Amino acid sequence: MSAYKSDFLHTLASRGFIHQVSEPEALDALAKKGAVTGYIGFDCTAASLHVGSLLPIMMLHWMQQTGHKPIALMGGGTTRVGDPSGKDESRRILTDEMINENLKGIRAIFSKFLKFGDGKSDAIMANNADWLNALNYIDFLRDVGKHFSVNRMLAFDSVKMRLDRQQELSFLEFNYMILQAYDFVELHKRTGCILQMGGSDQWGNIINGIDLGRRMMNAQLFALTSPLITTSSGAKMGKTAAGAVWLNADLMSPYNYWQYWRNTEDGDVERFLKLFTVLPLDEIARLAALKGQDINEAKKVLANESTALVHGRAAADEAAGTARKTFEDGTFAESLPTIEIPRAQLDGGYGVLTAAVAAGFVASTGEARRQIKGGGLKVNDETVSDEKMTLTAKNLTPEGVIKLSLGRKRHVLLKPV
RNA sequence: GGGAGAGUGUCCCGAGCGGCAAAGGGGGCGGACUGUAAAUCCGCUGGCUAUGCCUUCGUAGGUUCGAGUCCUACCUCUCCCA
Repeated sequence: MSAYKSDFLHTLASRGFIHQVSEPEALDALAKKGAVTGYIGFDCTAASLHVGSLLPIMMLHWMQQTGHKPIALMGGGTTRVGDPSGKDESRRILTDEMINENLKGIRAIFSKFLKFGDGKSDAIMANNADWLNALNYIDFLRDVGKHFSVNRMLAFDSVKMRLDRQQELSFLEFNYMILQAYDFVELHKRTGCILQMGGSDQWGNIINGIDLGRRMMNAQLFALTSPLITTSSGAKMGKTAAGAVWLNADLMSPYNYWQYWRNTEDGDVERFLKLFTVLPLDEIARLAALKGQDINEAKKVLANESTALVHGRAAADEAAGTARKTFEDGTFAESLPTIEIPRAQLDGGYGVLTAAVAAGFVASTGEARRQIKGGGLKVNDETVSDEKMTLTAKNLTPEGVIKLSLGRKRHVLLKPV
């Protein structure tokens, strides 16, 4: 399937991770000969990573699995500047406190995919704030800035797009690519890292780093980018009604995470199995051969495996069990997401509208009214027809809870306390 | 510095003779059909203690019974001239 001779590139290629590689033969030969050190940079713009970041994390994972040394670079310094690539508008500038807060949340994820330590192919976690924050402006201009041609920078897509559309590009953002290039060279100096990976939108930035490495140190560096992943119906990955699909359990429960993958479109199942699980390819081929209704089995495997990677096997099994009871057996699953309500509220009659808002189904009681009108809200699996309906102790199931549902997929248990 | 134009429902794009909670899309949510899929069809898509009340069209004033719409100033962006 792929012409690569090294385990590393062969694995990435056959699982669909590769969009572009600079000098593929040379990199392949190096990876065949010995351990290669490579890195990917991660933004600290949010408190958690979301599924969009899963792809680069998996690349680091495979890198380690095939005997190489991955570096997860936290953009503690570059996030202070903001990457203009692919953005129409300037990013909001984050405060340093926010960045550090975000960093904490993000770090936790990596240990689930990578083994960190001091061993030969143990992963390293770095933070570019360590070297960027200490830079001296004039020194930096003389040492690094002299290697950059503004004429050429203006030709880069990320810059050109802004200029063509007459959109503002601040000098701050204009410098982002220089800093990212410098990161690459700095990591090369510190760790012997020769490869930078990233999404396809990072190609230009990575190439800049390669050029800088050659000019400053006569080093041969490499770039590898992954394709932009969209669903087969064209939507960007990782968005749901509730917003982004977060990897941290406190922002998105394992159950909801499992559901996200369970609802994958048919056409995406094989691709996602390759990218987001570590199942062997022949097993994936078997699952991908399933047609029609049987493909649901493949979707469950996808949900199980990808949830197990992020939240652990136990959480994945529990989510699968909850889903099976709720959707297939039509029975009661006490493990559904639970919202606690004061018992006094229930005694006095708890309005369904308020309950729907409390459950997080809708943003306002007005919206709850509309959903009831459209037949979308259910109490204990019975469609609510009267928006004035109140929930009382009579609505409690034998298990002592009230099941509230919006649509066929969203279920919450209300539990009096 | 001079001249011309634009900013609309807090997701986006976009109509809007002085009576407007404001056309139409996209997206999203719900319903039907299915397989917890896609496609398709239908409904909904400012808030509330709701036959009424409150807040929305760049910002602040003004004219008017009544302003998204007219006038004035300001802010931001775009185009043309210097």
